[in-house]
Amino acid sequence: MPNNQFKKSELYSFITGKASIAIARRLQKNFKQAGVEITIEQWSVLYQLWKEDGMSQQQLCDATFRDKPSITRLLDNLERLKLVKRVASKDDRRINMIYLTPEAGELQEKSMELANQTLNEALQGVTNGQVEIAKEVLQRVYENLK
Amino acid sequence: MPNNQFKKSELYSFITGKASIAIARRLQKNFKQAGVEITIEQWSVLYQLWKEDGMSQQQLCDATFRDKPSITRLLDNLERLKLVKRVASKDDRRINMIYLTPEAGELQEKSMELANQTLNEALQGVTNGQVEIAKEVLQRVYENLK
DNA sequence: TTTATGTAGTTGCATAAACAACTATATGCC
DNA sequence: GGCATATAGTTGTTTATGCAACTACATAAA
Repeated sequence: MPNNQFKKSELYSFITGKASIAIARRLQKNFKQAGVEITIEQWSVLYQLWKEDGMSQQQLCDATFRDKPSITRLLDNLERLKLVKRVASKDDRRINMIYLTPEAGELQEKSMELANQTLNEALQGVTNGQVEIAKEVLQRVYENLK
Repeated sequence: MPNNQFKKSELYSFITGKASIAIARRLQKNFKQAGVEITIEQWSVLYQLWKEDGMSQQQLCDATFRDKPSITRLLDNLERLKLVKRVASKDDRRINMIYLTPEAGELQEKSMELANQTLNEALQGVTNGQVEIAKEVLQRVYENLK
């Protein structure tokens, strides 16, 4: 029997990622309550651009673990919200460089604070040591499957 | 500073649930390769009904951590695929009891095997002890936020 | 220079999720 | 019984995902 064979009763929660879904919903709710009017998917793109402005769409695909059509459409929506701008690269005309607008900058501090707060809500009663191991496991799972 | 304050660099992966997404995609891919022609969301409903046939839609909502419209539409699709049937309850006419069809039964063994296989792929190189702790953390997160 | 091949991004289509508003039925209280 | 309230399920609308097919541009080899 393989090392990590799951008992049936334990399988469902792991596969469906209930914890991640719960975190996502809570973050969205916290955004809404605080008047941050973006989706968490849009936020995940902004988050990458706050780390490094001017990424290409393909770089955003890799960074956010989304496919190209998903990024195309998230950027369509973010452009309509005037939070990012597509700028055609001069070096390589296939590439769009994505830049944050000043309006996006106004969202950074508040949304990052809400994200941290949400994680603290999520991790009430969990020790730092447990969190470290959980992160290692999830990272390993991601590496195994990506 | 709160006990589990996240460093920024660690925040993203946890919030976006990259590991869960990776598992979901791999399971869907494994289904497809094996000729199991359902979505993982549909599978998650069948999974609950294999544990207990004849649940109400509300019970399926609770069991799968989805809202009512999501279950309504998943069941619409599952009915079109002839995998489940809605049966109005005689006791309470608001309630639909959901029953598996024989066609659904044919999917059970194969799909459960693929789910277990997928988890084993995901957890390569992770010890049982680490998995136990990760499960505890994720369960706690779920309990904190649900 | 032409041709083949690869890469970046978009579009079409089907499925699913989140939220609000809605219908129908049940329950509890006067 | 009649009314208020709660519960079960559906529908509409917007956003996002997954996959395949497509266009445009770049690169490298003949």
